[in-house]
Amino acid sequence: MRQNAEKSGPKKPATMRDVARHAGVSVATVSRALDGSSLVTEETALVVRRAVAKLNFVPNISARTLKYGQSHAIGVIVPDLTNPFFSEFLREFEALASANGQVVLLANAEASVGGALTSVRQLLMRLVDGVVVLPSLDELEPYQLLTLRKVPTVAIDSRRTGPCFSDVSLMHEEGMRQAIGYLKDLGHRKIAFIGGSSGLMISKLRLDAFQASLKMHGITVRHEYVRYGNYRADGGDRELRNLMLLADRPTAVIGVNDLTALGALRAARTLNISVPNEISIVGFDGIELDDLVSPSLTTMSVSRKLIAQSCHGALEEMRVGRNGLGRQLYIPVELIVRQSTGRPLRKMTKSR
Amino acid sequence: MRQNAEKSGPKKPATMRDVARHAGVSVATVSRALDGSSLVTEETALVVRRAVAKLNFVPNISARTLKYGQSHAIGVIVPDLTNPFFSEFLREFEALASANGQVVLLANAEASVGGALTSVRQLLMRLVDGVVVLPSLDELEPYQLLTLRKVPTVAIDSRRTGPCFSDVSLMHEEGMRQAIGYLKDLGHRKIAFIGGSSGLMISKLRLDAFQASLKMHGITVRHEYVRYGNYRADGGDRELRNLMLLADRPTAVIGVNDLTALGALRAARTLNISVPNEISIVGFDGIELDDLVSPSLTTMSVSRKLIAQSCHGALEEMRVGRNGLGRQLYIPVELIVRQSTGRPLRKMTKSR
DNA sequence: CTCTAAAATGTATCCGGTTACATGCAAACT
DNA sequence: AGTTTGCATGTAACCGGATACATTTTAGAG
Repeated sequence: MRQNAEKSGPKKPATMRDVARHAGVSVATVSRALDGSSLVTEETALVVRRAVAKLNFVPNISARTLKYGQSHAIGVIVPDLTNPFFSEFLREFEALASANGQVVLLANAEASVGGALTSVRQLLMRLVDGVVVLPSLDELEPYQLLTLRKVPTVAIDSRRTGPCFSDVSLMHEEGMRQAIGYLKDLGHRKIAFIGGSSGLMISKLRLDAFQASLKMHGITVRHEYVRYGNYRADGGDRELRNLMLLADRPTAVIGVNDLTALGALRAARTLNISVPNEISIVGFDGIELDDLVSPSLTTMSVSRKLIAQSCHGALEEMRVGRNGLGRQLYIPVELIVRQSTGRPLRKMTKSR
Repeated sequence: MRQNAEKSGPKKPATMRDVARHAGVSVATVSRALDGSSLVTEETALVVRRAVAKLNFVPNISARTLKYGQSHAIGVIVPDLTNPFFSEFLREFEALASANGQVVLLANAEASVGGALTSVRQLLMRLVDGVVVLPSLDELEPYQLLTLRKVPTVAIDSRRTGPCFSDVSLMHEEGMRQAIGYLKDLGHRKIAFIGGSSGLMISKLRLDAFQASLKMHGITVRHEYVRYGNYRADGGDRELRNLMLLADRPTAVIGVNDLTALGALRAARTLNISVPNEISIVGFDGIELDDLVSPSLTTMSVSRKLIAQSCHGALEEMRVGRNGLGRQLYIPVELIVRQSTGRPLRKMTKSR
């Protein structure tokens, strides 16, 4: 009793029946005592709780999941954890989930072949209560599988809703209008855009918003000012260099996300092109890094916390009231002006 | 048959028995057919696979977990996802896990009271195959619980091993020796250190290494040159300002991690203190950002991939061969010299 | 054509927590 | 005393996949 409360090695975790035996009651009583809620003598409950403590009993969630068909786990499909936008989102979302007694199952979408589909299948096997799809996938199959199973799903920027499928979209159009209006007011007319890989939804949405906003402000859209990066800094770096090779250089450039813009910023620095005098740079996301670089990055910021809350809320709503259709939510975008933008230098340029 | 292969809404996912019925065989046959391995006619297997496809059957992992007591899930306890060091690690680790058919269960350690303990309990309930503890927790209780359950665990920089408990440590001492040797060669004698919150293991280890290395190089340790931040940029920013208030300023400062150093870099920029002329700054981690700022950050870099591989390897080793003791692994640290370090300005200073 | 061995398939049970239903037992009322 | 009410507890079945063991089918040998 002194040195080894349990005999030898507790290889197998204690089960409820072990607790029941130890407490001299039945499993049902143990279960009820642990629920706290129901009808068990305080006395009995105490005995049970003591047995639980002594045996270090931890309930086996699989058994519960098996019975109820839900695991209190939420799958999150992330394209690239390295992107601060996603990791910042994940932190917020995880906090919400764990406050709700749910755990987060991480699934990567970058795995080679059929990555997303495999991830989705993994999540389905584990009977997740819901799924968050962070990049909007272009493939439809993973979505269909989720819908078929009626697993509450929320996607970011998919601009699509359906049964058990909600969407949380950023107001790109609004943000882009602000940003371009701001640049125009500063005197910019030659504004370029560095997107992500051309196919992806998010890049397309932001590019569309970019072009629409230019038109709205009466600025001509020039195809040579539209480039495609990769959502990472090196893509932004590369494409800014390409833009600088043009005879008629843009005076401002907008990145599809902050990493792209930060890459562009670095390229400008390396090329000894002054920011914002020779070129203004604007990002999109509002990651914490923006304020760590010099000049700090002007960006269209969107609250990660709000996105996370919206996603979690939408999932819960679909989960509890299994009433078919999902929701379409919009998240505001706010232009944050920092040091990477300013008036363009008035120097001789071909008037086009 | 045309418009609705399954009648009405497939509320409940198809089970193996559904597949068996549909294929006109028994559950055992279905199970074997899906294993592929065993003794089933190719013909039968085909019928089964067709039924699986038609019913969109996905096995229920909980049932398997219940039977075997292992879930093919690995818990990762992270202190702050926002720190690129952790998110970069997580990306690498997730890739390894998913290549091994495991999923990653995210657990945060920042949750208010008893955060880590609650997280650990959650993971135990889910019968994780292993746990990675990223920050070395100072509390012992969570560890004890894991050890009691014989869940393979690997911690970073805990410098402690035991039954079912491995450690992966960075070679701080080695890195610090390199860094300080390098700074000394440049002519620095007044070197400061900005740690994290004073109590935490990782800060303590690096501070100890810092002080030991200074001594080794015959440089006196000055207590006013040791400050405590918070592992984030704002802490580094704040503490660099404090250091600059000293009458006898240091000429170089080493951050406990890169975020701290980047914060210090920003503070120097804001204060119009030239880096590296007036102050050299060195970080620790080697995050991708280091190259995005200007001047780019000199740092003691450690391969996230190698850490992830070591962690995963150690877990697997403990899992398959349940042979008691864990391992102690060391990860090399490499000094990467960039623009934030250089010779100190030779100007009049109080000779102390 | 029969018998036997091997191959293919079926049946039933286990894993552990929950809960409908059954049982027990005491106080309260007729 | 007998009976009802109601609370406390026990018993057993269920969830779904795996598998030891039982049973059937098939093939090959005599």
